[in-house]
Amino acid sequence: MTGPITTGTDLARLRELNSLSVVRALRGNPPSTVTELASRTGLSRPSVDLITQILVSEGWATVIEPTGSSVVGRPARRYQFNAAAGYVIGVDVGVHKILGLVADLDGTVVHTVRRQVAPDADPQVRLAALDRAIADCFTKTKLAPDDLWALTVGVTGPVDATGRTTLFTPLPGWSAVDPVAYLTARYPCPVYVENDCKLAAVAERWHGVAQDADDIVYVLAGMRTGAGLILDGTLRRGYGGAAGEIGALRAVRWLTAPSHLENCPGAPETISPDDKAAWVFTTARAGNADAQTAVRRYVRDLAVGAAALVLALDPQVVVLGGGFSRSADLILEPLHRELQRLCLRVPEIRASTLGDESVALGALRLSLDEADQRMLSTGLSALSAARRS
Amino acid sequence: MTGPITTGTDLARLRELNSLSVVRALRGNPPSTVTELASRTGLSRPSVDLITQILVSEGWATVIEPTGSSVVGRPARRYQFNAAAGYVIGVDVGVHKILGLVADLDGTVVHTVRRQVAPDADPQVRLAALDRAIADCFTKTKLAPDDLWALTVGVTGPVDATGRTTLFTPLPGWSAVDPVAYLTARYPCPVYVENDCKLAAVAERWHGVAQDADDIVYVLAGMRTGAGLILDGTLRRGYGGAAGEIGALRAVRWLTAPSHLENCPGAPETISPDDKAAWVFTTARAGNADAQTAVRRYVRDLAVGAAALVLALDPQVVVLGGGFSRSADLILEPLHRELQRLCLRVPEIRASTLGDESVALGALRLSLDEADQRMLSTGLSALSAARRS
DNA sequence: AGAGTTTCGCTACGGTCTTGCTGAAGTCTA
DNA sequence: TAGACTTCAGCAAGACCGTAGCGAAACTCT
Repeated sequence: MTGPITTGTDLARLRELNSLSVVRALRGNPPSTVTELASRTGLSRPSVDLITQILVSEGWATVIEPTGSSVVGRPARRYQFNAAAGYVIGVDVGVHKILGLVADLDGTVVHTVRRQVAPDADPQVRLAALDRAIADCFTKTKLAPDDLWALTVGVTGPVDATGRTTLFTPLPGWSAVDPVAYLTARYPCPVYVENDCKLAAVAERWHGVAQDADDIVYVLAGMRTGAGLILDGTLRRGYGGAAGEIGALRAVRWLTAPSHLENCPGAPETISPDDKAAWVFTTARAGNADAQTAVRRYVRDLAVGAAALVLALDPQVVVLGGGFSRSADLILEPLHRELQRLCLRVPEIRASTLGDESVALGALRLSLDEADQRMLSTGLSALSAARRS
Repeated sequence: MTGPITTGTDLARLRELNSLSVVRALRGNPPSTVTELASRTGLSRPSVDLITQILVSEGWATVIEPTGSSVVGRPARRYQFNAAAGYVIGVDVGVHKILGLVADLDGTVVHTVRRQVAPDADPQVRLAALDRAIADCFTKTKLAPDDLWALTVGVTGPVDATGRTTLFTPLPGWSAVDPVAYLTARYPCPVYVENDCKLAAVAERWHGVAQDADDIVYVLAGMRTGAGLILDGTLRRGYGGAAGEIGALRAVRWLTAPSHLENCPGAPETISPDDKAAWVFTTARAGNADAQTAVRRYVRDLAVGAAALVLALDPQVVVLGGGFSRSADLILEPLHRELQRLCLRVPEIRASTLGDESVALGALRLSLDEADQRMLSTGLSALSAARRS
């Protein structure tokens, strides 16, 4: 109650806020004239003019001198956000694969790395593969170490505040490693480690099927089952980073739900357990009764946990993601029926369309958020630098 | 992406922000000198001086001229937030009672009304009783209608955005009434209706046992069982206002959990069902095996829903409220054991100490939040008024 | 080539915050 | 009791920011 109040706003901070406002008006838009920016930000033209000049001199924006344009009147100089001022990386460290994405500050992906990893690989082997994937990102895009502004890695299992997965993880031996420490020693930028379901949820809100929603329950349906929560537009981690782990409750049959698919009678013994689910779905689609029963039982078990999350949070949208979301045509409708039976108010249910890149995309988004933070703080230095000149 | 950006900050808004900052530095603190306010807000003394003068001229603050002080140096004039500039009301409309609280803008309760209502009362009777309770608040405190800045009412059952409880409520006939429309027609101030568990959760964070926590699961344990969620310091309503209604899931035995206490063998038939729980708790405390079994079974059922919420949200604290929280000595320890069995990470569990005023207190807090909003918007008019003089 | 239109660059003006200084009102000490 | 010391109140100057408005420049259309 008696603590200091940080809202002490002076003129420098006002300038900072307005600079940020201009940057936001630049980003994600085509090259803009000063007048356009002024109307978008609500600021006056001279203010925007001054700010853009500072932004250009600091390397945040580039000028596009007018070419022969088609409109009447003097053609306006156009400014563009300099997305190449920095780059970010998002990596998905899965059981079978490592997928890395490099993007510029606009979020445009400029490089993709995909590597296979043995499911039973040692943590050291997996870390080394991760390291090589990141190194590949650097060499292929000709990045200097200082060009990387943030690095986010997605792993399976609840991640605590320090980036470790001490409670539980299906990655063998991973609970003993400290990936944040490993990576911060190698790369001179902020490093984050986050749970894969949470990242996939972030991706769905960024570029997926839930861009319009602020309250989202993301359900990862695959050989593992998990959940990620977005409430009020921001990712919920929970006090210990274990939010969404409803599957740990025995009454919720998420741990054993995929076994209905794996143990479906009639499946050929020759195919691997991982491919068995795909076989069940295609066979069920063809009309096989055993396969349809297996799917029904799977959805019934999946729905219990989903219903618990829906009742607890009352989201706007439930997003079905993970490997099984490719068979959403078989899952969505019975899942909706089950939720109608179990819940008070049934939210919209949508199937993910991001495929297996969702976790890496979410990691990218988190890295971009970190980059935004950095832009905000260095925007202040840009101000004071301009003041001296 | 191309929408207008609202962060266009000009000098008037800066002044507004700083005025608000000074108001916040005044509120909840003892009468303060200008120097103290300057250090608290981070602004300079002349700025604070100017703003306080405006605040005093607008009636937001009062001056305390220095009396003979004990410190060295010239004694400072002190400013105090004028909490009597407005009042707010919070009401708990329960099954058995209606409890109303009146408070000034500092949140200091100046009047309390308590009325009994028959559990089976018609909605019209209940509304009329609510109306009389509010009228009593006005007459006893000699308030003018314009002195009331906000009115919040807590009811049982999930409340939608319009303040109605169409999904479900134990108040007979209440799902058909529109309390917001009823009250806005009578009182010239914003009116809010909110779920009782959510309000109780807010109260625990405001004046209760969870003041230090930002992520709270509040469990109402009484003849009814419910939950309220606070995440990141703000109340979670859910997209349709039905967040926390985990009790609707049949696998969670919250609906039937209290029956273990009601149907405890050995209880005298003469006492009412409502008092039976109290009898069971006292008897269990005395060592009766049947009563202890009933309590154990009750806690086991209570824990399933609590575990679902804990696993879903990973809160910092679980607060046990409701009528049964008076018997927390019997509940807390077995509840902790059960959660340890069911959850990945067990949060702290604390028992509420607010008694049966928690819902009304939470309603008061929501009214105060609305009052803060109004202060922010009228603070702008105070600025422009001062500019003209 | 001239008129019309739109943008750019520049200057003046009003508002806000900070810094620095002077006088005022107390307390402490000799 | 008088002087020194401390702290507060008020004023003035300076710096900074955003807004308003004007003339000049550049391009298109007739």
